[in-house]
Amino acid sequence: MGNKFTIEEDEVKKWNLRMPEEMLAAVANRFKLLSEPMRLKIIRTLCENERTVQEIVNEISASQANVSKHLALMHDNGIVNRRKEGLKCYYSIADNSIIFACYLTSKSVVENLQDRLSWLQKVES
Amino acid sequence: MGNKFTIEEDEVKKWNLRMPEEMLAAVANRFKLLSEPMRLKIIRTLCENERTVQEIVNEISASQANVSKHLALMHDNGIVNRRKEGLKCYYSIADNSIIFACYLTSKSVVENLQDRLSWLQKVES
DNA sequence: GATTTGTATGAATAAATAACTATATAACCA
DNA sequence: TGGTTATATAGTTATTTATTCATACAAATC
Repeated sequence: MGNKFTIEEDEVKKWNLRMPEEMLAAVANRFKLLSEPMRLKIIRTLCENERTVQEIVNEISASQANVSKHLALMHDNGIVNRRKEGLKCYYSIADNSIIFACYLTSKSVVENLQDRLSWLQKVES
Repeated sequence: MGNKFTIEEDEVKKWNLRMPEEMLAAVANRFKLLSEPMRLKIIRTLCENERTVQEIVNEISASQANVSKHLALMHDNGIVNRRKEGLKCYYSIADNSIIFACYLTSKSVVENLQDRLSWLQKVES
């Protein structure tokens, strides 16, 4: 961590478009990895620090097999790192931009929910 | 558009955690919406400007029914706006943070791919 | 070598959903 | 009214995948 991200409009517009088809699929795939609550839970624990599989299992109360599979998937796709030490296996976030994307999206979703809520309240009163 | 986004570490760490369960599901759901190449294609066209359904259909060469369903889904989830004008229906991006998230993620994915590629080239040579 | 501990993996099941075809709705026009 | 155009929606199918249970593997300890 330790960075500060600044996103400028110009850069965003450059993304904007004309990314080849395969790239789009890769981006979609990255989003898919972030689209499971269980995986977000895991990522959340890893944000704080690296963790062993068991530590994660304990923290989020899921089955070991399930956590292990999610971690394997995320590792295969380069969003977590793996470090073995004896029997234990430590996982960590591979890329800060993942956390930034989560933050950005969370914020947007929360704001969206708040808007809808206040709209509802207006309508009801 | 017109903004510049700066993400600071402190804020990110605040996200980091202790978001209630339902929120996590909402965030996951937002990511799920972004996890289909077809929807990213649609979003890409909308980045430039608002578009009618037909315009999108023509631009990305998909069926009208399919595009319409994706748009309906995105509208229901508040990531695109809808504006009716006679027969035509104009859609647009509802929230800039969506574009920022796409940009951030694309960049990260591309860099990841580049890393893997250069690693492969090193190994092969 | 045998056992224990931490992690990974295979098979099976259930649920979600993208895309298609066909049809419906709804606004405009003759 | 009837026809045309733009968009939406059912119903269906095929695919994907999260989860569970059981088991395998691998490293440490006895």
